[in-house]
Amino acid sequence: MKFNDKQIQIIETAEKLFANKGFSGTSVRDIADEAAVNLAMISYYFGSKEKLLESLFKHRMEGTTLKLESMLENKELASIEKVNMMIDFFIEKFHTENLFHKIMMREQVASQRTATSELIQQLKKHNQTLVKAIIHEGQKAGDFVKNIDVPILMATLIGTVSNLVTTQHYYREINNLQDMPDEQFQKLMKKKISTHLKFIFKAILTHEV
Amino acid sequence: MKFNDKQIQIIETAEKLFANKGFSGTSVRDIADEAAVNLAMISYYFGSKEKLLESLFKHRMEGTTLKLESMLENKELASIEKVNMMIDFFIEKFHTENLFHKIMMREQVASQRTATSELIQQLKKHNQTLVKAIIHEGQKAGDFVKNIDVPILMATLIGTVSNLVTTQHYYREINNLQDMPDEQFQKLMKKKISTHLKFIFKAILTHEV
DNA sequence: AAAAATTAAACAAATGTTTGATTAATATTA
DNA sequence: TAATATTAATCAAACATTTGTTTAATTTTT
Repeated sequence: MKFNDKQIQIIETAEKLFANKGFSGTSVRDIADEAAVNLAMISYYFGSKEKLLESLFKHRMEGTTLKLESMLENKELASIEKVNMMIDFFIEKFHTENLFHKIMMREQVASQRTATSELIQQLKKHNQTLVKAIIHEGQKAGDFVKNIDVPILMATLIGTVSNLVTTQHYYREINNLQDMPDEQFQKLMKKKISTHLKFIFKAILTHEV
Repeated sequence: MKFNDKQIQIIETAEKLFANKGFSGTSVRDIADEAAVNLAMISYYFGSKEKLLESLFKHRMEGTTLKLESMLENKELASIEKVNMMIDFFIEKFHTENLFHKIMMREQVASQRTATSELIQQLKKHNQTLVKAIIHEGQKAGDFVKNIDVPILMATLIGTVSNLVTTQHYYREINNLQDMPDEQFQKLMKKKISTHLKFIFKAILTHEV
């Protein structure tokens, strides 16, 4: 899926608006205005608003899991190191693509089956498989305990990161960090979540703290 | 805030539709049809669609935190027991009010400040205060370690439960549990999440597993 | 008799999409 | 290269629906 500059401009404007106002809460005129393109260009390039969302998903999804996969193929790394890398991978991904993940979150809770919800399900399953593989590897090596419920563990990973990323403004306010520059805040946030989740995973996987 | 039967009927129909299709994705005609009331009754009773959402929030929010508060005032309980009760309280709440929490989730990630987002912020702050109190109590008693980031810990609690509750269907499919009766599945789910989170909290709060 | 509830119809504004004409870019031919 | 033909991009306007809300009349309840 290759898009030209104008298409990407439209996609990324749509991403911003969908994330903050929801899919139905955003009109194609909103997108056209904000992206400074003619209204008809959206139908011209994407066919419909619905298909624009699909294009956004395809644009954001390509190549991401590949990165994780190749990272985890490294035979040199201990299981717990792979787990820690995976944690940081998701933290980084959610931070850099936080707008996209707000949209995914919304689509995920929607009941109706659409083309995009199929894509999400696919992605979730793939992630699940990868993580399961790492953990089984660690169990075979005797590094991790038995009886680990991977989906629930994933829920803690994704849920924690997702909750913090989508409600950063609450975190800022509660901790009186409104004045901190955004870059510094992001860095602080990532470090804190990383330490927190690595501690949790170690405790659950090895029963050591 | 006391609503009559018809108002509650409208509110709960709206809840179902807002949860599954989003606020903007639901028309007042959808609600009127599904609730089997005349279209005009919604404006008549609530003033507007926006205010109907506010009414839903007021309807669902009243009395919930009170229950938690009174639960935690019990002087007989050890700190870790209070923490465990709190965990189960949130699990139970998210399960019984899962439609409402889908809506809260959506509203929470929206950027625009509305009357409802104010209510959410208020609720979050209040929960934060309660949990902070329990943890400080445990720290004073020497049961819990120092240096606990309460907002991040809360993110793990809320994030994990929220993620699992809003994506139950994924969990079912991944574990091939589609045929299990819903009641049984809910019970299993609650037990699993409860054990999981209590383990995590104990590890973080006491550094023991 | 007064107040509250209910209704079908109407309202203007906003919605996603299409049209048909015009301009710009690219390819083809002489 | 210059002229021409073809395709792609851009645009304002129009289209038919859907939207949230109001009206004014009628029925039901108090």
